[in-house]
Amino acid sequence: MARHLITSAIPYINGIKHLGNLVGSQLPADLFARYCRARGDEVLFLCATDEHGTPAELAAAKAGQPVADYCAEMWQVQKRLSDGFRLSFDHFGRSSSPQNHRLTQHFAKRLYEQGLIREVSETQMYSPTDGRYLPDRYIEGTCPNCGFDSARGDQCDNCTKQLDPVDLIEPRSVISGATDLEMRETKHLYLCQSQMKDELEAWIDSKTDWPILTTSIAKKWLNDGDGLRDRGITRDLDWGIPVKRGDEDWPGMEGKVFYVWFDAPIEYIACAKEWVDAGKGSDWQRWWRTDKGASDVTYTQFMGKDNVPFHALSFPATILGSREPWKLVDYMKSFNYLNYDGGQFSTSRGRGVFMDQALEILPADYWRWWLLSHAPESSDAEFTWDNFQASVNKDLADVLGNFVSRVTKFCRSKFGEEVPTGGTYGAQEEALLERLTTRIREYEHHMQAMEVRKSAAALRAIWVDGNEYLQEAAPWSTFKEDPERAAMQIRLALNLIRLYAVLSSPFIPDAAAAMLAAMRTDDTSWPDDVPGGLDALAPGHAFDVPEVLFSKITDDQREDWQARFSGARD
RNA sequence: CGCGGGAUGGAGCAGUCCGGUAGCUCGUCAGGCUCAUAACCUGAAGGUCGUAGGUUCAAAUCCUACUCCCGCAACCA
Repeated sequence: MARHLITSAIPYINGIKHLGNLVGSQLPADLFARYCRARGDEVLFLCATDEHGTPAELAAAKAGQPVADYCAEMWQVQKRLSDGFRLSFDHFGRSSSPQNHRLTQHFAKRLYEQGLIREVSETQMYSPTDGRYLPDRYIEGTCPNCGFDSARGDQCDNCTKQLDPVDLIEPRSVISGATDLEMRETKHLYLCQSQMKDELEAWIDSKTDWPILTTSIAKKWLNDGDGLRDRGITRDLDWGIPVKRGDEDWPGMEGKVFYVWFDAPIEYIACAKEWVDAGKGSDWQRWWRTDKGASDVTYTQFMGKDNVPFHALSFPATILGSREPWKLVDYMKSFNYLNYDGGQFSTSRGRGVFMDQALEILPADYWRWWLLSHAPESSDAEFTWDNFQASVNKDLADVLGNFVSRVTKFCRSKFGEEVPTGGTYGAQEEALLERLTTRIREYEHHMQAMEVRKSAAALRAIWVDGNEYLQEAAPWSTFKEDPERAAMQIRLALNLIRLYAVLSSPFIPDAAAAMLAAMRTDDTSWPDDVPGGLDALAPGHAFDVPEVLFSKITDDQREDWQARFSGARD
């Protein structure tokens, strides 16, 4: 039995995520996890919230809450929404967990002992009014180059020139507007990634089967300019993991915390320990330590393209640099961006559909199907209401939902609500079995390769086969001269419903469950043998005619939603 | 010359690595069926593959130059 460790990029704690965030990592990761489980593999699927950093502190301040309370509350919100979208995490952790504190401090100690951490003294902007150091993008001022008055500390948005906050004319705090900024000398720790460049490059080069999007971004960072640069891994903030070497204090680092991008990926590991501590599992090292049983684990990460550098370089540098036998990622699946109706999703302007709103207007399966069947794999993709309405109505309602409806209703009217008896397969049925076998193998192939769109297309083709078969077999005609034959045909069709439920469950778990419930079966066995898989419902087995599986999106609804989600969040 | 991705019938995509009569879904048009959520099935029309050159018997697919769109550009997450 294969063992799969699967992680989705961990969403930032600050606010509710939009559909673009969802389709970029969590949703495809869930698809893959569900598929692996359905095939009988052993799966550990982990996700968490990424809770540290300046934006969390600011959001908490805005909400008038202590940052710890704010994060705890937002974790609940995100947990509820991920449940709503049926994301089947084995554990949904928090990067602020005690487990992650300990592990992050452990890695820091190991890296220090390996000579991979150095101290750097630098000057940073401090705002006495705000009582904090200000990262580059929280400082604005007049650009010394072009005179633009809202240049950010790191770059001028007007002339695109790279800047140093020190050079800004009349710098001010973005947070408070305070202008009494001062330069302060402060010490920070840097991870010496540059020392590991060759090792990382060799590792990346060995990954010939990774998506081009992933490797090209990684190689760019390895070779751009002077090559891979060392990276600051500490910050002058209150909220975060205190800088320590294991349990020991770190002289000179008092009051500082680790940078979020240092501790966030480590949460992938800590989350497994949280999973055990929560009583859901018994041995987390079996998934993460190659010396403790993880050598047969296949580890797959899912993320948006903006996360690739951290997953392909920084995190592996942390793991490799520890010189401990931690499991490295085997396959990295990255996604482009999903745009919204001619522009970008915008959290700040409330443009686009957010996870909570999506669930208010339609069941999760509608979103899951559209998002996955249009996943931005080869390039950026775009959500439009026209496309959404057309795809969902056609694929889910007309092709799949209607198939279930016509089969069950026909059977009820001619044979009653149980699987009819009699008849044997003829040439049409043999041909169908052959076609289905080919298509199901193709579907499995795409799923295994994590080709999300192609998997969706293959699944849809399997649904269409059912309608084609019915048209050809025409049980409504057969019934008149040869009822036994019609019985066989409709028995096969009822079994197709169960088969479709099993095959479709990774994409549309709720509808799949409804289909199985209607067939009154909990037989979810995967059709390794297709003919056998179509014998699961025996003659005489009772079933129910289900409610409409997917009701269609009307033009009125579409127009209404189009207007509602075009701007300011309601 | 900062880096990467994309450009294929009305829309969304596959095919490009390993050149050989351009494929899928939707939409449109026509036909069929009547079991079904005015659903389903069949067929047809519609593209010469961003632009300009080149290599080749043959290019969407290889090479060169250019154009447009998107993202990234590290102490933001």
